[in-house]
Amino acid sequence: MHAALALIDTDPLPCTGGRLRKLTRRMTSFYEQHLRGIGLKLSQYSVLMNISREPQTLRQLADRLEMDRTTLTRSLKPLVDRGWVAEAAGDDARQRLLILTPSGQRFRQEAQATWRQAQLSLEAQLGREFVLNLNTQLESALSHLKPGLPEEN
Amino acid sequence: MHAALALIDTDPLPCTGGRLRKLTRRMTSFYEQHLRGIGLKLSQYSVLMNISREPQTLRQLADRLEMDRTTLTRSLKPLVDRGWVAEAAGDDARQRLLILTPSGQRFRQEAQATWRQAQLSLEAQLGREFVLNLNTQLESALSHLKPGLPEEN
DNA sequence: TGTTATTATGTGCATATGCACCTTAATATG
DNA sequence: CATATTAAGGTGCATATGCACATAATAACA
Repeated sequence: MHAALALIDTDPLPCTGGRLRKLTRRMTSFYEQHLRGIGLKLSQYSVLMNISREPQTLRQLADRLEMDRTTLTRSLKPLVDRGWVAEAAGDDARQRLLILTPSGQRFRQEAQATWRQAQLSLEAQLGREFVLNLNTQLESALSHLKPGLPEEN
Repeated sequence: MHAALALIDTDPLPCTGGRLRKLTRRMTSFYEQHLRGIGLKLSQYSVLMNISREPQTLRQLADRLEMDRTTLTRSLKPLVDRGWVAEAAGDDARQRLLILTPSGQRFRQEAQATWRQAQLSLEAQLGREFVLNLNTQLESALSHLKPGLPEEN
């Protein structure tokens, strides 16, 4: 029995946040090696896909992606600059609807095909079962760990 | 049978990277709500703990944390500015050894106690078994998904 | 030993992330 | 209707992340 390695059941477990962050860095890097060819970040891909499914306001998109609203504001900039995303007036004079331009639609298709390669490559490397389990575990964690909601943002 | 929901076994699974990133944002936020009182980021905490265990060079620390070397360079700045981390000469004239100052050592203790509260709070919220399983799954993914190593960094 | 490769680190640039604070428009309420 | 509150959005600031490129010191080797 290795006393130094024993985990007493009142001790905290090793840092979950740290492990998660490390895996996320590695995983993001994995996807972005595939996406690099078309000059897209993984976060930009998820933005593009979401707007493509349905034009929506910044707030709606931020809520869905569960990203900070202001992070999203600035993540959109390169997509707008490249002419893939545009803003249209919403019902409400406060809000601006995010939409894909025609070239944005075309690019989204290309991006999706590239993402698909990345995801399949991940499944080939880790095993489809493993990735399926991981996805399930992540979903489960997301459903149990509620957002902190420090008010507004 | 809902055809629209059926997952054909040649289709890619839903984006693992996206889920991971979302969970990481939420999890980081969770820890940082606890750490906010002492003005520390989760990434800074892991840096502090690692240097505390053993003085080491930037490169060694970057390898251990598996962070980009240049990210780490800049993550260290606020810790150095606050007088918690200092640089000492290494054997090699190229390298600089990162060490904790006495006040850094004291602060590390405080930070560790605060982190401990966060981790235990996480376990209370998700259930210890669940967190244990999640940790295991993350470790497993880390051991299977090798870093991309685009050469140097 | 002189040249070449490797190693440790830094800096510039671009994006990502989140907080505090500000403006404007819509809504609620007395 | 006037005012208070809420909602959508932006900007400034600080840190995080990673790539390309640059410098200095060490190691390897012909």
